[in-house]
Amino acid sequence: MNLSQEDKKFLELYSDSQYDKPSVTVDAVILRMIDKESKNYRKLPQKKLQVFLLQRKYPPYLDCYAVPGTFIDLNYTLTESMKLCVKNKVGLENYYYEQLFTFGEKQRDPRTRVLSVSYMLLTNVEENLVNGEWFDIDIEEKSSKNETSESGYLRQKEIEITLSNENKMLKNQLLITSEKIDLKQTDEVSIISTDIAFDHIKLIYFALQRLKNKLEYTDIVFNLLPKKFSLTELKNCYEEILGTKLLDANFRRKTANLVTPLNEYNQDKGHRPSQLFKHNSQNNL
Amino acid sequence: MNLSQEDKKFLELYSDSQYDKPSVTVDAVILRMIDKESKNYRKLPQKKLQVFLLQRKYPPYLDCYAVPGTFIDLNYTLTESMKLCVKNKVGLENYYYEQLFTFGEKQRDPRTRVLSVSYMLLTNVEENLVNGEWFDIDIEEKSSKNETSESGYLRQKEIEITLSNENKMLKNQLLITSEKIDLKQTDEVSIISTDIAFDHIKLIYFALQRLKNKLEYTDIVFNLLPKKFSLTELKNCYEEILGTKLLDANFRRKTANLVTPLNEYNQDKGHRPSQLFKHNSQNNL
DNA sequence: TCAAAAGTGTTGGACCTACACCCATGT
DNA sequence: ACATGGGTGTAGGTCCAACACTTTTGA
Repeated sequence: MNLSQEDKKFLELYSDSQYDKPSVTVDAVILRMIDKESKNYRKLPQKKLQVFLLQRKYPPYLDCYAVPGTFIDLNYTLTESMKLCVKNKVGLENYYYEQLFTFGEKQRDPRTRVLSVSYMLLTNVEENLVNGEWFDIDIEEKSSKNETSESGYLRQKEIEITLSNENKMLKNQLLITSEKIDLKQTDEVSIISTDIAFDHIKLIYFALQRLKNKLEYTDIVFNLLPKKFSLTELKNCYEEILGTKLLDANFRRKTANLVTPLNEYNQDKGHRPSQLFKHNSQNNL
Repeated sequence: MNLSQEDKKFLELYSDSQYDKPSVTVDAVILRMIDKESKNYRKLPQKKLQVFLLQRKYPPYLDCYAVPGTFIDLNYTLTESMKLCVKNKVGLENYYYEQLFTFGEKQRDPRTRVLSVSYMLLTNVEENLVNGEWFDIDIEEKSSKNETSESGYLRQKEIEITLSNENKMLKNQLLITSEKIDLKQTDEVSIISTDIAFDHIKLIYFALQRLKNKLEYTDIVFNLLPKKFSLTELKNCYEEILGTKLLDANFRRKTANLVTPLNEYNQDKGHRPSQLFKHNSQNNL
């Protein structure tokens, strides 16, 4: 749609300096799936989901861990800002990404009013990130209640997300509320306690939920795997993300059309060698 | 996480005035499902999806149609800003809503750098909106191409979204690109031409896609229906949103556990009276 | 020999598709 | 009578959970 003459005249005189504006950051929740080696020569390594955190060098939350992020530069789009940020701050250039959610609570940053446009990034173990640390992610449901009435329901649960590595153990408690009265649906995630900066544990929780949901109906999982993988590896990824066990025979049938078999085998493992597969990008998802 | 002493000292001296900030709007894509009366006494009214647009009173895009939106007030959260905006501008207070996407292209607003945090709102025909007009939504696929290669695919289609009512007919053409090379997935929606302000046709497109996707795995459709409805009405809603025809017998079985039958019937219609149902909010979705 | 993983086969049930068929109504 | 929508029944197929079973390997 072209601008009118009137519009052009208006724009020459326009100034936005009279308006209050919020600060805006882009923040990247970077996830990967790592192999936890086992001492038993027979056992396969366990898959573990990890998130990359940086220790803050400046106040607020000095020395605390946070997901990589930056105030946006007005010369770049949101996506460009995010990409530049992860390239410059952590040296990451190869990844899958999608926009997650925009957080705009009033007190989420103690400095001033800051909106956060958050992204989920998935990368694989071959990428080498700098300036920060990977943390294992463990989720535990601490309590839940579920009330159903004529007109709807109220579901609440408390979960604990533990982020840990050799040096650190960061505990975070969230309260998840989902209420429906007639058709009015209210979903809320609130922080009970957190060991990381700002509301970043919320961003991480949103990313985990998004990943979980998209597992079912997209190819997204292959962004977390190496190019070649066995079906058990693939299954272990699903299980780690979903938090449930799957039946092997059924899993193989269900994922058959997502992968292409290779003429290569994983050997030297103390058990029958496994055929390797690659992602079949011409599937029907 | 509590702030440290160091943080507190830092915050006392903090000023953000040195940083460039974008302007931020919240924008609401308001949808409803209306009955298009038929002259044939036998025929049921057809369901039609509509979007609510306002004619702009100020430049830029003076007199053009746009979705309701406002620059955010730093005293409110994003959600609060959106709610206030639709209450004050169009008098709407009862609706389902969810955040859609945050748009941050550099030239999306000719005035200055403006981010748009967009929301999808669903309401029903009983709500009376002011200051704007409802437009029927029609989507037509103009062309599509689909290339598949070893490493992925390139899918492109051109669609035309026509927004119309008794007085106006607004045509909008979009190019939808979805490309996958190895695992790098790129999805893009770009405007070929539009008869409405800014990139608002993109927001509308995003809302339509979200609605379509959520039909399958949520209760979302009931937000567009009156409290009491017949199963054919429900089916027509699905068909209008999905753009496909469904088989009656199968539809009834599939939706059986989403609804509760009432002891009421639609009559005077030139055919067998239909039983009315209400949404069953204790279903398993 | 054995533990672990790799991989195949089968069975019963749930659900889904497509279609045929009957019912009720106002003009 | 008839067009229209309301509603049920069913045959065939697909998909899926659950479980049993065989194969292959390194130590």
